[in-house]
Amino acid sequence: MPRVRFAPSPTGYLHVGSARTFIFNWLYARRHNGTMILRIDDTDLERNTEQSLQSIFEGLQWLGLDWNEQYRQSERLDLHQAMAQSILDKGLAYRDFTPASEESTVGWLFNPGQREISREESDRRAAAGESFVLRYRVPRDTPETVRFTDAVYGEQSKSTADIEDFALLRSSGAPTYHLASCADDVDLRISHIVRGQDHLTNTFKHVLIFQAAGFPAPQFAHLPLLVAPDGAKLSKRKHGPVVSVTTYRDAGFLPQAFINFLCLLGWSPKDDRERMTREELVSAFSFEGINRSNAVINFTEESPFDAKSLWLNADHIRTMAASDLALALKPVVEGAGYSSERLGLITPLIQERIKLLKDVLTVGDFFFVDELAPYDSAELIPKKGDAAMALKALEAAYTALETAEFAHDPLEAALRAAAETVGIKAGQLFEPVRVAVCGRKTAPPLFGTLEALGRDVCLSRIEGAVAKLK
RNA sequence: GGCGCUAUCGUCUAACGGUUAGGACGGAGCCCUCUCAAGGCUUAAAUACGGGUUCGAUUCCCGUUAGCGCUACCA
Repeated sequence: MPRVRFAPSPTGYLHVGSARTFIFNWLYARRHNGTMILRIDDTDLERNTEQSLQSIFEGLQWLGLDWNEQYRQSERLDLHQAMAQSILDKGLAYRDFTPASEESTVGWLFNPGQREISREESDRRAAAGESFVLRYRVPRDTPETVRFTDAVYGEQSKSTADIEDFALLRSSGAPTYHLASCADDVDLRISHIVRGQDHLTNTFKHVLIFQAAGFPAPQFAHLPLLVAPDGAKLSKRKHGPVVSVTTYRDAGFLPQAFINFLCLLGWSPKDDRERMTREELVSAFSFEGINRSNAVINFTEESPFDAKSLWLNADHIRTMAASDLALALKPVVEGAGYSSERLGLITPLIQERIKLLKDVLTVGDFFFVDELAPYDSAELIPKKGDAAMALKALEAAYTALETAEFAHDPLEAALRAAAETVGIKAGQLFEPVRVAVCGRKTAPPLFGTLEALGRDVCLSRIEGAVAKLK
């Protein structure tokens, strides 16, 4: 049974790239009946914030992603210390007493003179309270090749001649990311490390740590990065709120559509499927489907969301049950201060016309407002018609609607009949009526709209239109 | 700079030596139609470059170029 982990450091909001990493881990765990672990990598005390942690939980909760076990690295410092100690005892690490201000600028691999300090002297100086950084003693005399196999990137190797004596413990005694991460991966019996490709080269250091500690390394699967259209990795400072998961939630993405979109970035089911349910994703997921080049998430200043994410969201919206959609729309409508009472009638009318949940407020505003936004009376004039025709159409429609049964088919019959009696084309009658009740030319299908609006609203809006024309 | 990784339409991707290089989004056009959508059909659009290997390279190897990542007592 695989055991995988998502290990965010709480130093910002939940990033879309992090969300994707979580999802891939989660899919793998689900696919193989494994265990999903959330581990908060908070060893950098200075940069962690509680707010960030909340934002991570908030994002994951919105996405409906769960986990089986949860840990916090800052509560496991003893474990990290123990691993550091064991590596030191094996002679595979050494204390570096170089003050931070005097770090060597010439040799980047290690600070001169420190590797040679005897264990006795090192112990004595440490006991005397001299501060030090514990560094991994990377083999120097005869370079070795560090190897591992990545499930995505294949065989990887790097010479120890190109790996610096990296830190395991800071002068504060706190473990570095590399040490804490490996110690916890061992202790939590992580079987597969699935993380961003930015860790690919770090992995050589991790392999060294696992070796030194005497444990087999987990399997690795690195994920291609998500980058901005300019090729740079997504950053809030540079690219704005599009990098935060909550932005997508607030804009009206459906969690399952957003997950679907993220999965298609850097992974493919290898067939032509695009729209997939969570279950389909779980059963199709494999490391073989992950590709190796960075994926651009496309957005611009004007349209902040990738066109494909919008299309996928719209597709999920129009294929879900109208009742479920109404439920999803309810908080959006109520949040804008409107009544959600007639949503049952309205939802089917806008279902295939909105891309984002919040579009209900623009596409369907006229369903909710008491007073229509002002519009130009010229809008009321039908194609190949004039004001007189518009007036005639509206008056005929008014009369018809006074008595018609307010349901789709009867409404259509009544209006078509009305058009015929006054001798204008049905389409030419529908146009002014649509503008009169919706306040604009493009709107959902007319008869359903009239039905959802109800007789009183329709009649008074037509009355208002007639007044505008006179 | 050193090391590592990557390179197919604008974007996301398929093609694990032999295809007219496929699909999707977006674009263009047509159809359907009470407007808008949705849907259907059609269309433009790609193997970074140069060498090999091979009967045959998008696919394997080398180089160039470009991009990204790592190079912290951040993760």
